[in-house]
Amino acid sequence: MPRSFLVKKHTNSARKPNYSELDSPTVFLTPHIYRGLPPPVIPAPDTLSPAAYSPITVWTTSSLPLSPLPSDLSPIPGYPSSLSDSSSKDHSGSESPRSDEDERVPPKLTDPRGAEAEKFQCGLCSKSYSTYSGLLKHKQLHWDAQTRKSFSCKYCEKEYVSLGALKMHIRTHTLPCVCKICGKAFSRPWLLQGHIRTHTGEKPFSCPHCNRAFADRSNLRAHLQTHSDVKKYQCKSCSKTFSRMSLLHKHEESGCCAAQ
DNA sequence: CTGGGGAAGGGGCCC
DNA sequence: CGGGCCCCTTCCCCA
Repeated sequence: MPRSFLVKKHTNSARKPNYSELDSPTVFLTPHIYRGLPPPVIPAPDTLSPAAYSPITVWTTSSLPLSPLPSDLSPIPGYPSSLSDSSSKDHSGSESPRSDEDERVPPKLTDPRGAEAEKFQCGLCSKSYSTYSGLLKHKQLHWDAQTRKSFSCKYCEKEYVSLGALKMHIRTHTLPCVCKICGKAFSRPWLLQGHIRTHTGEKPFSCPHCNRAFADRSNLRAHLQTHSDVKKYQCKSCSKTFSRMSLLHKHEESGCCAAQ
């Protein structure tokens, strides 16, 4: 259940996807690496214009604000890489035992084992350095690397690079947001909000094409695909297109044509 | 069986 | 740092 693919949108512009680049009504093949993010093909980006989108505020609970849909909407051409914590990219190559440091190395920092040793080797990765200070610097990198990912969840095996991310994750275990109506618990307030709509029946997101309303923005987005002539998700093998990735997956798993 | 809707989970980004 | 929101994804169920 790897929601491993949480993409980022690039954006400086008010977090809105750049649809202007999506004018070509072409269907793209969806390489595996793009799994969840097939190239953008949604036509008429204006389908979700605020005007077409009618908030039917019916909150029974205090006030559960719902921001209007963005005026443009489309698949995001952003891809992974985000998962790999931007960790050490510079560490490996940092072994430049430059000698300009040699002279600054105090005698007692030179090889602890004796003067005959010409190299200083890291016990962790076996990299060698000509100076002890170089080795120390290198070892610091190991420390950095270790401490950087030291935020681990006590409920599961997950680790995070920041405390904030960890706390967010921990909520998925503690589920602090409880529905007063049915008692169901959620990790985040907005998840609870969405859930409450299932009780209130509120559907603030309406389709500009058929006026069908949805309680969830993402569901509207998926629904819009059904109006589209060009489906976003295409089978690599038979080129058949689907409105949802899950349908494509089903298709592929069911054997499709050849490959797979 | 397929397509679509409903509901929910979760990481990332912005404020 | 935390809250709010964004977006994507997945699972389940039904027509």
